[in-house]
Amino acid sequence: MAQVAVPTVLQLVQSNSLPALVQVEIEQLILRGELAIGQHVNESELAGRFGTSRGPIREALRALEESRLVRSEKNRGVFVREISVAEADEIYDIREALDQLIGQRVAERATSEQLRGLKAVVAEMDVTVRVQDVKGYHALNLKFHDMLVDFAGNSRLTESYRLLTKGLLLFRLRGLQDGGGFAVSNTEHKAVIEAFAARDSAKAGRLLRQHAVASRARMHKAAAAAAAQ
Amino acid sequence: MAQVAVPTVLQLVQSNSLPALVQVEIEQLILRGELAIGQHVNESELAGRFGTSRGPIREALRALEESRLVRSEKNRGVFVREISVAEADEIYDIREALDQLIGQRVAERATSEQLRGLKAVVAEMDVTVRVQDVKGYHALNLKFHDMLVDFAGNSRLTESYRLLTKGLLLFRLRGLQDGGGFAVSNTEHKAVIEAFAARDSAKAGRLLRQHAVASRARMHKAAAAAAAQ
DNA sequence: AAATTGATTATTGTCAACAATCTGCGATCG
DNA sequence: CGATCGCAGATTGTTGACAATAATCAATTT
Repeated sequence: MAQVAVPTVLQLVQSNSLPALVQVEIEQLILRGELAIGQHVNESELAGRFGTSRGPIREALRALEESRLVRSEKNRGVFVREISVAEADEIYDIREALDQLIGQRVAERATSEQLRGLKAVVAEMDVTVRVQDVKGYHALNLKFHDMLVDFAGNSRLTESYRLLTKGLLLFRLRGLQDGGGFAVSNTEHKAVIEAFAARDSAKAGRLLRQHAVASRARMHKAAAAAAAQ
Repeated sequence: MAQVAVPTVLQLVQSNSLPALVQVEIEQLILRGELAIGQHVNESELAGRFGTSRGPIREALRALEESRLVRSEKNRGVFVREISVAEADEIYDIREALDQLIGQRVAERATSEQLRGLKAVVAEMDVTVRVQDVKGYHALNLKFHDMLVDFAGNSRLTESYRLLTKGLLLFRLRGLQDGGGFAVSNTEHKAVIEAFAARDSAKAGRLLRQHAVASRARMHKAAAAAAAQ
């Protein structure tokens, strides 16, 4: 579907160095929540877990720091970053602009096969909505937007967008986020896809930006609800 | 003017670890061109130059790799990245979107003092145009856009924008870039500032995006000229 | 003469040890 | 009784050494 050549394990260890491998591993640990938000990351422990020395771990952590997934305090170590509502808002500001760009480009460039792929994912999401599977919806939603930015055909854009998205996952209230209106969210997806099918670049851009705006509003709503109780 | 608290050297070494210091140092080396584009970066040599061991150097390089200033090949080392016209185009795609956002935000948020600062820089640039000081113009232009994104008041945006800008500096033809129309470029700056003064957010956004579009066109022109001879 | 092989050298990848710093806790003192 | 000081223990910061890999170049072979 996303037709990326998936390399074998052999190629992986041959072309990527240990720090690079460890980096994605730690990133997964953070994104899966096994390393809790704000938690102190112990170098020796990770080294033990991955069967390496601390050197590669430190290199990986430095890379993760650059991508803002962890922060580092001198002589105290690195901590999993937590982002505030304010910073999430900053990210959404950027994301809205990028989503508009993504919408335009996908409308211009996406193949009909790619559009079918998008429709399929939206259909899957419809199922999760029906059975109230929030977690499943969330995963598919991530995949949907990942495919979108991929189909926009700008690798640097993909990189920037994924970086921002990861940052958003560090938001304290993840999981709760789409608590309310994920049915309406998927409706928005369908509208965007219609614009893609019509090759209406301006409209697709407008709609995808609007979707980001709505997503931000849903985040605010969830944050307010969490702050209330 | 940019009213950032400039930390003393003492604070710097106390709060930042060696890898962090080395990182900005190497970044300067690259951005100043002392490490040529595409050149192989020798770890031992850098370690010697900075009077450290290779450990901190490697950590710094890993961070620079994450910010795409260098690329790394296993068992061959890291190289200063060079970007193609195609990738510069990708970056400009994003930059146009972000510049629009920046223009809007500055029109909404900038203080009159900040606007005066912008005008002052543009006036300085006018001088460099008169005396045909391309290098001086380039430096001031960088400063101008740096101030702009700063005044937009979104730290994450600042970060993303600077990252992209640095990437553009890796373009092969830097130096030649504004060879032709930097007089018209500064005219565009003035128009944007007028929109700021009028607090016309939409117009400021449109103009700053347009400025980025024009800048991209100038890059293409320079690239074509360089390819011709 | 061109290509291939093999040894030499330089460079990177990884590690384990040492030094510096911080943290937590108990003892001491006001 | 509260605060401060100082001492382990743990953790990070940095280093130098060793192993693995790639680049270089001369010798050999076809």
